[in-house]
Amino acid sequence: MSGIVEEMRSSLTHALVEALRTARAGGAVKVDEVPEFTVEVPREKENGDFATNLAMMLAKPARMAPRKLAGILKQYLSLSGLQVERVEIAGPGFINFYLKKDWVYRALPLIMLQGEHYGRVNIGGGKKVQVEFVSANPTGLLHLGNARGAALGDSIASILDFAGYRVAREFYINDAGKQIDNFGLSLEARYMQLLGRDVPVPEEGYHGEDILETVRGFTERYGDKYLTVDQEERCRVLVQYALNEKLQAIKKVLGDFGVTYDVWFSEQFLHDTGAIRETLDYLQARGHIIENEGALWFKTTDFGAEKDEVVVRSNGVPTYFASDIAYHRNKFQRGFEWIIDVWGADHHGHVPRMKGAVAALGYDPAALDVVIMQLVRLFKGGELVRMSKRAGQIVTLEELMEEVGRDVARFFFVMRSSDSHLDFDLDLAKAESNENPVYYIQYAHARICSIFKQLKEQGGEMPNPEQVDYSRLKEEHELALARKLADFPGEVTSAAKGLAPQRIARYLHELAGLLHSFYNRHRVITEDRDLSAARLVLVNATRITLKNALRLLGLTAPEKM
RNA sequence: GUCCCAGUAGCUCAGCUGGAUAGAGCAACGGACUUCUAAUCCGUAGGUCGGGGGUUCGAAUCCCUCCUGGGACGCCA
Repeated sequence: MSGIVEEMRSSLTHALVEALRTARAGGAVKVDEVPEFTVEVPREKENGDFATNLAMMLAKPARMAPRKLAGILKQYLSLSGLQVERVEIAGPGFINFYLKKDWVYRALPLIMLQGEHYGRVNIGGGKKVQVEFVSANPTGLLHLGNARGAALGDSIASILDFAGYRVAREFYINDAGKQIDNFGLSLEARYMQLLGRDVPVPEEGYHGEDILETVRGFTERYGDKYLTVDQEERCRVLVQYALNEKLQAIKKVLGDFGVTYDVWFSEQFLHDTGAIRETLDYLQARGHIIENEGALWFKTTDFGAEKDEVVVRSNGVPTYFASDIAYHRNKFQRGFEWIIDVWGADHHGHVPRMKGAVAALGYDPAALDVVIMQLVRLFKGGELVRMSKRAGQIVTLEELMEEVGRDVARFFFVMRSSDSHLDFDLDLAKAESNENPVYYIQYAHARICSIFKQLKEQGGEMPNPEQVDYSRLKEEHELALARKLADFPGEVTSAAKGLAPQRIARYLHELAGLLHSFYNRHRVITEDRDLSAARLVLVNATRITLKNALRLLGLTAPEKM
C-alpha cells in the first residue's frame, strides 16, 4: 500500500546495508555501525533514478575517501531481481542507481486495480485524530478567513484519512460567554425597535443587516409575546432562536462548500456539565492555578509561556481560555491521540498557552498541533478589496462561491502554504482560461474522459491491465507521466506529515501538465492495437490519480468541460 | 520593546527534517488547430535565494547577526 517508489527505495536501502555488512565482514571497511543515510530521487535525472549518500556519510567514521568507499560498496552490492540497469559513482561520492526503463510501468496495473484507493498509505496506523476547524462565531456569516480555514481543515482531514488515520472533523460552537450576552442585547434591541420601542443597539453590538432579518423572522412568528417577560428571559429566547438559525445557515454554506462535520461541539455544554469547573479544580489541585487580585490565573509560565493567563475573572466569570482548556481536555478524554486545531494568525499567541495547558492536564503537548493560517486578502481589478466588519463590508463565503464557484474557491485557498499570506485574485479565479490552474487540472481529467467516450463510440473496450504489453511505452512523455503517477503515494505521505494540502495542489498541477504534454504529442487510440492498449491504461491510471487527488482537496473531476 | 510568520525570476509562489547545474504558474516574446476537447502544447528570455558572518565534503535549507513587510502581545474572543 505504499507504492512502487517506496518499495524500490526500501529494497535499495536494504541492499546497501547488506553490502556494507559484507564489506565489513570481508575487512574492506572498518566501521562500528551503519550510519544514517538516505536513498532519494535525484532532482536531475542524469543522476539516476535513485541515489544514496551512504559513502559520504561513511567517510568520517571509516576514515576513507567517499569515492573510494563508494567503489567498495558498489563491488559488494547484490542487486539481483531489482530491475537495476547500472550503478555509477558520481560527484563527491554519490552512488547512483539507473533502473531499467520500464520499472515504473509496474505502477499502471496497480493503479487500475486499486482505483479510488490508489494513493492510500498507512502511516497513521489507525490512530485517532481530530481536526477542528472554522469554529466561527455562530453570530454571523462566514468570511474569507473562515473559508480558508474550511478548505484547509477539510483537506487536511481528507489527506490524513487517506494516510491511514481515523479522522473526525469537528466544529466548536462559541455559544457562550460575553459575546453571546452582547449578541442577546443586540437582538433584543432590534426586537424592541420592531415593536416600536426606542432601544439602541449596543455600541459594541451586532449591527449587521442579517441580524435585523433574523429578528424580523422571530417577530413574525412570535409577535410581541416576549415584550413583557423579563429581560433575561427575552434575551435567552432570542439568542436561542438566532443561534439556531445562524448555525443552520453556517451548516448549509459549509455543506455547499463540500465540508461536513462529524461533531458540532457546544461551548455552552462545557458550562452546563460543569466541565470547566471540574477542569479548573483539577489544575488547582495540582498547583497550576493561583489567585491574584481576585482573579484565578493559570501559571502558563511554568510551561514556558511568557506570562500567566487569567482563567476566572474577579467577577467570577471564566474566560474563553478556561473553556478552551476544558474543551481540549474533553478532546483527550474522548480518546483522540492527535489533535489538530486550525487557527487564524491572530490567535497564534494563544498556541504556547494551549500547549502549556495540555501539559498541565497531564497530556503530551506534542499531541496537539496548531495549524496557523495567515490572512486572506482579496484583490479585484488589481486592487485590494478592503473589508471591515464594523462597516458591514465583508465578502462572505456564500458570495465568493456565487462569484467563482466552489472548486475554484477551494483550490485557491489551499494552493498556498497555510503560513503564507493568501492574495485571492478574483479576476484570475473567474477567468475561464489558461490563467486559471483549476481549469487546467480539471481539463486534463475531462480530456481523458473524452478519449474513453471516443473509444466507446468506436466500439472499443478498456484492455485488461494484466494483459497489456507495457514495453510498447517508449516515449519520454509516457515515461514521465507514469513516473509522476508512481509518486502519488509519496506525495500523500508528505502532505500528511506536513499537514500540507498545498503539496497535493502542486502535484495535481504537475500531473495535469504532463498529461497535456503527452496528449499534444501522441494519440491514444491508434491503428496499433497493442500500443493503444498500453496508452489506454496509462491515461486511465492518470484519470484515476487525478480524480483521487482532486477528491482530497474537495474538488470535482468533471467528465467534460 | 518581546515573540511568531514571511523575504527566492517583472508578479504570485514551490523547494526549507542539508545533497549534485535553484523550480512552476502568470506576465513578455516567437511558433503549433483537415487530429481522441487549443480551457492545450512547443520554444526563447528572465536569479547577488534580503545583507553579512559561521557550521561541513556540501547551505535557499541549520546557527548567529542585521535590514524590510505582516501579525500577536487584554480580567477580549
